[in-house]
Amino acid sequence: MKQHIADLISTALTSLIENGTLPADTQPSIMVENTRDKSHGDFASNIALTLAKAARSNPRELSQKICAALPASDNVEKTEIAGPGFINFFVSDASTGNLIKTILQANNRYGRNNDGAGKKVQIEFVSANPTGPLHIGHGRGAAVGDCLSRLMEATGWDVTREFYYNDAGQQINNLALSVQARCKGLTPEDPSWPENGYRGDYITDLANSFMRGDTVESADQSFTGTQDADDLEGIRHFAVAYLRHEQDLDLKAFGVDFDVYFLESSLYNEGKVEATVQTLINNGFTYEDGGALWLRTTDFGDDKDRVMRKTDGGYTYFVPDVAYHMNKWQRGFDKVINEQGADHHSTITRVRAGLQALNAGIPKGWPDYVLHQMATVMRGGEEVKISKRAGSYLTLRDLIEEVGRDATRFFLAARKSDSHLNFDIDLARSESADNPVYYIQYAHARVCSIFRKLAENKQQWDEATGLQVLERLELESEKRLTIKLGRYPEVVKRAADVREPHLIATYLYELASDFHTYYNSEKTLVDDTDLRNARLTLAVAIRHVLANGLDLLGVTAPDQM
RNA sequence: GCGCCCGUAGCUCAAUGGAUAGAGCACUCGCCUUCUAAGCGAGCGGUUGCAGGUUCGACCCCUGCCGGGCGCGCCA
Repeated sequence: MKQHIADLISTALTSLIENGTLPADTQPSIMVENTRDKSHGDFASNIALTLAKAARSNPRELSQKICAALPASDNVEKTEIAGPGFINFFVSDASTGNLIKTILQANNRYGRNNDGAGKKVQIEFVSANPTGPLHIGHGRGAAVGDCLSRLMEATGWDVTREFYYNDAGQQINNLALSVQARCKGLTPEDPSWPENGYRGDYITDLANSFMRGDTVESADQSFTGTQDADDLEGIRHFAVAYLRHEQDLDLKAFGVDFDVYFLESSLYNEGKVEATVQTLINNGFTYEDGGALWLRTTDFGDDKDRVMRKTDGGYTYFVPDVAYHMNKWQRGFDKVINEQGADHHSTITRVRAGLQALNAGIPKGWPDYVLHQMATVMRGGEEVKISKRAGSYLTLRDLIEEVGRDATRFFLAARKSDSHLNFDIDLARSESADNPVYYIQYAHARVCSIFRKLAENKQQWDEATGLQVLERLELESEKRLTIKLGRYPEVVKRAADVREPHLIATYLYELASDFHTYYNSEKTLVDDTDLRNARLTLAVAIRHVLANGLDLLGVTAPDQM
């Protein structure tokens, strides 16, 4: 509808250019907006405001000329000029019917588009290291990353969801030493407990499992405990597999799947880290200082140079990071998006600098990043502090069990990701009815309920019949609801374009609210057969949009509640 | 000190550069012999942190302050 109106305006402008009202070199960018106030019609354009100067006319006069030149359309009932020179469009009843027909025909594809044209996008998210179970921060990453993935799929992209994790390095040593200490019966109070050891209860569970000789399987590996407390290498492998398995359970409970699990260790094993270092040296961006090898990342906008190889000969984490992203580049994705916590934002400059220094033809701003800010968990009016080392822990699975998967996903994805998030666990749990996700799901269930009642009444509805009588939707509320449904595709497009999944949640809440209001004021199952069928058809369209939108959020659309 | 993010109603949050800044919670008051009251309606509540600037028009863009979070390691 928006596009249709823009086309009408475009035609009008062309004729105004021909008759000399507008200069021949006019380059209009036509914007059609949704109105907030229904007295402003259904859609509005500011075109006259932007062209008034070029036309040497005042905006209201120009608006009148544009309106006079607009071609006739079945979908537009009338136009009005308002305020400083807005052109307000009032859509016709016929356009309402046309839109509902479109939605029913598109069904679960309504709202999707093909902007991505089948191109490949890789989205990396969560990427938690296997040193403990997932917490709410990972949960936010999982919710945002997965919704973003769904949005990209809905807009025609071929999406690869990827999880990268560090299965080598110092913190894995700490993990292995902590488990080994537990295997030997030590406690954190013991003088010989490893420095920087992990104290959480899950370490004890892990140690017991290892000593029992359990076999653990995760999405990408499997390992059996050797029951030998002196086998540090075995403990290391077992611990990684065990915690990856735990994370798999967390993600499964959350309804998030990955296509690829990428191990940092594979970069070492396949010589990718060495090769990256060699290329950087060959390209002349490195130097030795104080026994370490440095990369001149300041050549690429970093505020200080970075150590690549430490005096002890080991590489800093950032080298495999660069090697990993080089690998992504070589895999030929059209677009790469990294979703990660804002506490790692400083890696962005570094990784991009390293990639530039490889002289591989990688664009400067590559790859894209979507950051999410911290999430604070509140319980009993106080912040729940999370610390792996201290052992105070609230896992993502705890949250899901307490609050429910749908509510947790919705809550974590429904807020703009670059704002801090307050997750009030008491509110989400004890007053779950206040949670917006139930409000939206209830709207969906209500539509289903109407159809159950229809069957009870031994009445029928079918799509073909319904589509014949849509002109019976004469109420203003029905027209406004339909226009809201018509906005859905543009919301999906925008959410994908600007990578803000929360826009879907906001839209769905508004739609649910409009529907609840309508439901309370107008009865659907009226005696008048045609009117009943028309309203049922509208209800089906609403159900489609609610279900499609909830699906993008990874939230279920229940038939009854 | 430097970098990134945030600052909107008592609280939690919305708002493609558009017209009178919106919801929920809380508080006050109404609506269930009628399709699920997990709902609806009405009221209360604002100098969008402050000051400039750009624009026909700014919560939104620019500059400078103030306040908060995060990051500034030869940890990841």
